[in-house]
Amino acid sequence: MDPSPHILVVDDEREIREPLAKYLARNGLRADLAANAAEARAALKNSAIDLVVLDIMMPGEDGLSLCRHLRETTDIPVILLTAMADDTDRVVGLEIGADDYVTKPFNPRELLARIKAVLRRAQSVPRPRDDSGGERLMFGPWVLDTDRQEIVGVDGVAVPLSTAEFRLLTVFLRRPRIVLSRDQLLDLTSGRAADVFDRSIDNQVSRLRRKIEEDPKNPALIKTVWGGGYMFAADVEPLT
Amino acid sequence: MDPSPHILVVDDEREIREPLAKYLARNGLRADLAANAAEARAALKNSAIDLVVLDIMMPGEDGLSLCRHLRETTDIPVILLTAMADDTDRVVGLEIGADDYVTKPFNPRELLARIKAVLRRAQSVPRPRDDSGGERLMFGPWVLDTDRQEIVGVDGVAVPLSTAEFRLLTVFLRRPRIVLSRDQLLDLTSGRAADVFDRSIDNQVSRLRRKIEEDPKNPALIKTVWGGGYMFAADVEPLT
DNA sequence: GCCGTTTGACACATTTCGATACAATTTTCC
DNA sequence: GGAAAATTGTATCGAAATGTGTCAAACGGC
Repeated sequence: MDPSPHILVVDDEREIREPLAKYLARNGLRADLAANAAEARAALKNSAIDLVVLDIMMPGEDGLSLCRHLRETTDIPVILLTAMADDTDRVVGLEIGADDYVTKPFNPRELLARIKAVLRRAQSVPRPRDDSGGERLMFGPWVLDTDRQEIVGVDGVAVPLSTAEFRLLTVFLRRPRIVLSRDQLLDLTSGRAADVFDRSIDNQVSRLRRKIEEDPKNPALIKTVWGGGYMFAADVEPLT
Repeated sequence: MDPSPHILVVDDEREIREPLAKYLARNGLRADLAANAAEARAALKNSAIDLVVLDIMMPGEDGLSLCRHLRETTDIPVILLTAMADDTDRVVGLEIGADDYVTKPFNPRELLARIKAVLRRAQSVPRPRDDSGGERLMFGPWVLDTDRQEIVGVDGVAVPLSTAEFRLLTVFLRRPRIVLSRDQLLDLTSGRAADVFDRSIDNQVSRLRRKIEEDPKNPALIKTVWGGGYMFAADVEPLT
């Protein structure tokens, strides 16, 4: 929770929207307001929203519809507000991919706790940073220069990476020591869904290994997990 | 969700515990049962649990206490069951770090949806292990290098391990001098449930013995427990 | 010691992976 | 705008890893 998280509250009733925003602000969160789905979409475009609190029942575009849209196009977590304890709504909401829901009338303290819980979970997964400044990640005998899209060895030799190689390496470096399936890798690198017989990731891994491994036949950095995927098996340290 | 996820249901009331387990099993999940916190801790040690459904109110150790313990020592997601819609309980649970909660009496379909939602989140991108850095475990005449997935003998010779061999050895080294059944081994290594006539573990043990035992015919490290399973019969020491 | 069960060892089938070649696509350069 | 080059996806083959089946040996109860 580096800079205070940015919450977007979407509800058509001002009597709910505004006191809630104030309560959140008093507790260390930034709150943006939207009275309908259109306003919400605008706010999402113009601000770096970390989480959306979304009323299901709204005039115009439905909350569920907006939630579905969010889930399809972004990773931003969503907490649904539902008017009543209606099982159907709740189940549908969860199945659509909402991260949580709260029934009205709600206890603000509980909503805050849920927001924090969801943020904690969402943050443990490092979000792609729009941080435009160049970053430098050290791993094994290399330093990845994200600005120049190349790796520099301890001896100062720079090896350029293609875009696919660069993306794949970045994905690995942000999630070291974790087994990533081909599905996940494909999703994280190109946003694509895996085809049935998709070997493109294998190929990219192979190409990347040829560039970063000392002995590509016995890889030390990118390990194969038989039947599971690949894992980056070294420490990664950001350079100031 | 390759191997069906493994859910641990912890509740002191059999009338809740067992029907729930059956319902989960009917819907493609494996369910383990525990009637109290002690049983739960045992199950967590001996099975690869993916998620815990935990009653708050239990005789003996409290559900909240167990939840806190889980959050401190593992990443296993927790869904709390609370007897009534008591705001305090819910907030405390979420603040402790539960991933969700459901109030009794609950709708099984809703609980299932929540379980799937939490699993989906937990799986979408696994969290980095906080225990970063390769670990080195010494046993018998070998040192296991978890970074390189290989064992190094006293003479400095390195023997590479396959994925399955590495996982099996790791499972043994983390539970030395304990008899592990084939079921448990299969679960802990591949998350799979044992088939009726499953000899894959026997085979893996055999292969592993050929690599680590001085005399594979008279194994000194991995002992066979007739009718019970296998046991790792040597001391294991972590190397700095 | 006899007999049913369990385990070890081996051979074999199946799945998964690495490497290479080649086609399709995008980018670069003029 | 178009050709050449680089990049990326697809197909294929062989190798490696793993699971399954079989048989003989080991084990324990009786």
